[in-house]
Order: sequence, then structure tokens, then C-alpha cells
Amino acid sequence: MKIATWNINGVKARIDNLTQWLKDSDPDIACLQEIKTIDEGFPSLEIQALGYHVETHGQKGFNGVAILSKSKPDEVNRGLPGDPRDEQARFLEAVFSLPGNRVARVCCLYLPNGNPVDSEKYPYKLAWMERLRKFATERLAFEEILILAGDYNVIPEPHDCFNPSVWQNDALFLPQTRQAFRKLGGLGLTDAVRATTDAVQLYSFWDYQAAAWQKNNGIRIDHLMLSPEAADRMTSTSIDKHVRAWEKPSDHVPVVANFDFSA
DNA sequence: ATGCCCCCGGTTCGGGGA
Repeated sequence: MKIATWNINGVKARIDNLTQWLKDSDPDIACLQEIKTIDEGFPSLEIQALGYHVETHGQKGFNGVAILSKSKPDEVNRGLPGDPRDEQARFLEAVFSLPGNRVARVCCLYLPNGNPVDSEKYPYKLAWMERLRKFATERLAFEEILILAGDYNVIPEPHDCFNPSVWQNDALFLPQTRQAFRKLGGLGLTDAVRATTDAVQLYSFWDYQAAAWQKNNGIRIDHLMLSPEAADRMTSTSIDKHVRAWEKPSDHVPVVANFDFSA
């Protein structure tokens, strides 16, 4: 089973790229972030025509997440628990049946950017990460196949960016940000890509500005975090870097993990 | 030190992104 995460940066502007990638890459489950539309505006027909079920948690203009899947989930939950006043659409959970009375629980998340650091946005990011830690703790207790996939807006380590010095005071790389990410690892979650390769200059985002793509000035901020039950069955990962060179690309590319969930 | 570039809503600019 192939599970991917991709910050699409506007699904309506990116529908041709998305359908082409779905045809090429053929994921079983795709977690999308920054769909930037209300649920009613999501181009579901084009996606359903390719054989995918569509679940969305959108809002007007920005944020918004979606899960595309070849099988219909048994259960879907919208929003990250822990703050009823939080109206930003950044989290979607779907539970899929597997043979042998087992499930795969997949969460699609768009973690807040947090810049500028001296604004209310950084405390919101850290509070969101703490809510995610609590959520993960509760879900890990189920001892299920659990995959937390999305745009984490976290550069975990210096080698996850082209030039660490420029990120030193950025919300994506501050010590507190990285510490909060490490806490997820401490719970027993595995970073799928980093568990399968030591490669350097492995990125999932290149800024549109200053010819970042051409210079390979990227960062690795899109992650699939796996419970032990999922990590034990992971067979490989890949990053679909080539889509960044397509016309009208997202600034992020799909990050993919493959699993053998046979009994 | 700042902007580079892109999407959205809805109009020719501001909010937001990273």
C-alpha cells in the first residue's frame, strides 16, 4: 500500500498537476494540504473519475486538508482536538479497514508555519504541536497502524536544509520547534523518510523565490510519522521530486511511503 | 535589511505563505 503526503498549494490552481500525479504515481491514499478552498469548491469530480474517494476539511481562501483514497474510510474526523476555539482547517483523520479485522489510521495534517516568531503565530504553532503530541499519545495507545502525514513546517535537523544558517531564527527551525518535533519521536513515532535513507540534500519544499529550485535551495518539512505497527511494515520511501519541475508547480512535492500490510 | 514568487478573494491590492 502506497501512502503519500503533498502540500498542493491550492487544489483548484493545481488540478492538472494533481490528476497527472495520481495517474503516474497511483497512490492508495494521498493526504493533501493547503487545498485553499471550502469543501464545496474542491474539484471532486476529476478525482473521483480516477477512482478515488474524497474527504475534505476545507475553509475559505487558505489552509484546508483532504484525504484521497481508493477505498472509502470507515470513520472520518475533522479538526485536531484540544482547542474548540481553533477554527483553522488543518487536520483530518480517516480510518481504513484492512484484511484480518485490522485498520490503518491515517491523519492528514497541516502544522502552522509560526512566522513571524514575535507574533501570536509562533505560540499558536507550539500549542498546536503540543495538541498533536497529546493526540498522538492517545492514538498510539490503540497499538494500531497509525500514519501522521503532512506538512509539519518543521526542519528536523540541520542536514534537512540546504543552508541552516539562514533558518536559524525561523519558526521552522528554532530549538523549541525542533524539540517539539523530537517529542513525537520520543513517543515512538518514526520519521519514514529518515528511517530509510541517510541521503543529504533530500528536500520536499523549494521556495518559488530567488531561483531556490534551480539552486536546490530546499528544505525537508513534509513528513510521514509512523507508529511501530506501521514502521514495522514499511518497505520503502520516495520523494516525487520531478513534479517540482512541472509547469505551474506547487512549491512542495509528494513524499511517499510504501507498506506491506498483508497479514 | 528587504524582496524575490505564488494563490486566494475579488478586483488591479492585501492577506497569507515559508
